[in-house]
Amino acid sequence: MAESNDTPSLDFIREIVARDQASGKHGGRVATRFPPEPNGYLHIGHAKAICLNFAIAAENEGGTCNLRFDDTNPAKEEVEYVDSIQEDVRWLGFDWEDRLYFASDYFERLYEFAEELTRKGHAYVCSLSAEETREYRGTLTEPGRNSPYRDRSVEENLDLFRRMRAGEFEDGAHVLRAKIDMASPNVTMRDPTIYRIRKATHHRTGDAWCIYPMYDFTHSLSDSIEGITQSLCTLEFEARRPLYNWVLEHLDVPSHPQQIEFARLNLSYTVLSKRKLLTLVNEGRVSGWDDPRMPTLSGMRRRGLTPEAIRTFCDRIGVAKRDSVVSVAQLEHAVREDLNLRSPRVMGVLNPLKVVIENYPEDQVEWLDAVNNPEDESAGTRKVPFSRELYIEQEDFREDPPKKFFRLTVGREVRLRYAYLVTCTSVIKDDQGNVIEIRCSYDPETKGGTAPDGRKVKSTMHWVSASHAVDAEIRLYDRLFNRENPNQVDVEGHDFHDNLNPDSLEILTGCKLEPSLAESRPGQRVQFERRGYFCEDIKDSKAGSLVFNRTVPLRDTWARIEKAGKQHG
RNA sequence: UGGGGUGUAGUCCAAUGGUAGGACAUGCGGCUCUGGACCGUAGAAUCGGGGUUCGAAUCCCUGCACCCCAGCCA
Repeated sequence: MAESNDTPSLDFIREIVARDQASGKHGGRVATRFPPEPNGYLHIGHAKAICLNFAIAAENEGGTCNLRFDDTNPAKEEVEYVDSIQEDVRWLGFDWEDRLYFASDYFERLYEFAEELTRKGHAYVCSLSAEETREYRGTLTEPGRNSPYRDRSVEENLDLFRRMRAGEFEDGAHVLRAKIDMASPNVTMRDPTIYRIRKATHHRTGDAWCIYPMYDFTHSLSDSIEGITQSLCTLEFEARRPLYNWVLEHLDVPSHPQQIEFARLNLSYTVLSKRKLLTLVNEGRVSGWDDPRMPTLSGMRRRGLTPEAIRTFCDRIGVAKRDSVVSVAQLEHAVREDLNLRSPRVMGVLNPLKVVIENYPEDQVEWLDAVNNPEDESAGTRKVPFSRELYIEQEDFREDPPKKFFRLTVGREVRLRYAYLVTCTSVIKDDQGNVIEIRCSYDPETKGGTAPDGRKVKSTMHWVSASHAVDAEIRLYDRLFNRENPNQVDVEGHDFHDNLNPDSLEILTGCKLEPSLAESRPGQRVQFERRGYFCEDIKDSKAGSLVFNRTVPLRDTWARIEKAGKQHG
């Protein structure tokens, strides 16, 4: 897959893989996996893990990457999520071929492993309540105490465990625990629970089971069963690596993968936690998991980001072990870079201001040539209609132009893109003094946009012929949170909700688009010249009532100048 | 005060004892029928203190800061 020429050096994980390949540690194989829990939608943080795992497999001869659902908690998992996850991974551009796995497919084998562990005296059934278990576990600084059930005989453990499986006990009555060390300074090694009773219907196995294996037990064995060579996960699992290895060392397993941890992605001005994203969805702060403001892959897809841009972004941010927060500007850059090369240009006026070209014949219409993509000659040209009444952008006219404002003002000549040089002659205002229409004259000698006498204008503006315009709704998105780190709060009792940006969505109606957009279809990406990249909404847009989402605005030098001017007086 | 990790420009990532480099962001300039794109250019960093070495971001000692772990979640 996408090799990064930007970073010729290997990240620490690829270095390990290369070393293992050189030493033949895993018999020359490279097998990775992406192991999501189907309890939420995938987000950009998952994209980092997906790109990493699939890319490492692809970079190595014969390498494979599995998609495995870690579905061991029926209470939180749903088929809606397993479907969306597959759709998102595919959309991102990766193919797990026939290697779609579910931890739940291993339940029988996992159960047998658990019996094996019990038979070997490495696991026991503990009948402490959850609260008692916590008390016995000790604290970070004090060792735990052995459970009074720790020394049950193998026979009793086996009998109890089988009866747990048979459904003889209620939730919480017993658990199966690994017998390790209650005094370990690493609390995860203090006889961790590996099976619990949960009389719940599982989205795949239904009611076949009432006991479910815990993460550490399931994950290590699933990796082993699948012959994974490097098991990549995020930093918070680092302290569990001894347990991962312990499980594999105490059982007769097919292989012993190496767990390697890397830093999860954090992105500025958003949250990447399924739990937090779920609350935004459930509380109606956003329209759903695929709200274009969400950092989910489905949200980004709907907003118009491309999988290529996301992959490029993931390549560029690299992989390391230190906690970091990547600037969202980095993502936006990758998106603009990709969209710049591929998006057809089109003219659309977001906030229309009526213009009448007074010396242009009443009923005349000229169809002018417009370039579809200056970055791609093969994209060709199209015709746009020009007529006496037009719309331009409100912000492109100023009655009292500030310094460095090059656009239209009374008495100034500018170019209407692909059309003519026009000069503003007067303005019409309403009772409140707002400019509601401007009057211009055009120079018929400048058709196409160039003056025969060679005179220059400082500005070129986009426009749309009023009588030909197609109406549309345009949704402008801004950052979801107004703090770089939404989890940072100054006020006692506040949380990330209090950092939500109330202006993250602005809906514009009555926008005027050039008539070629009537042919647009949901999902179509375009650049509205001088405004940004937009994507026709895949849910709400219909022929006749178009809806476009702004993916990302164009870099706006003027906005920057103006802002700087205001700051410095 | 237990254990495990991590400290390099504003941000992300390199440099594996030998000129601290790239990308994003920012400033300036050029070009332009998008104030876009593109081109050029500038400023900007090794957590602190010791030590080893001809030479330290890298090795050693010490201190500091930050992150993770006490679910019958993953």
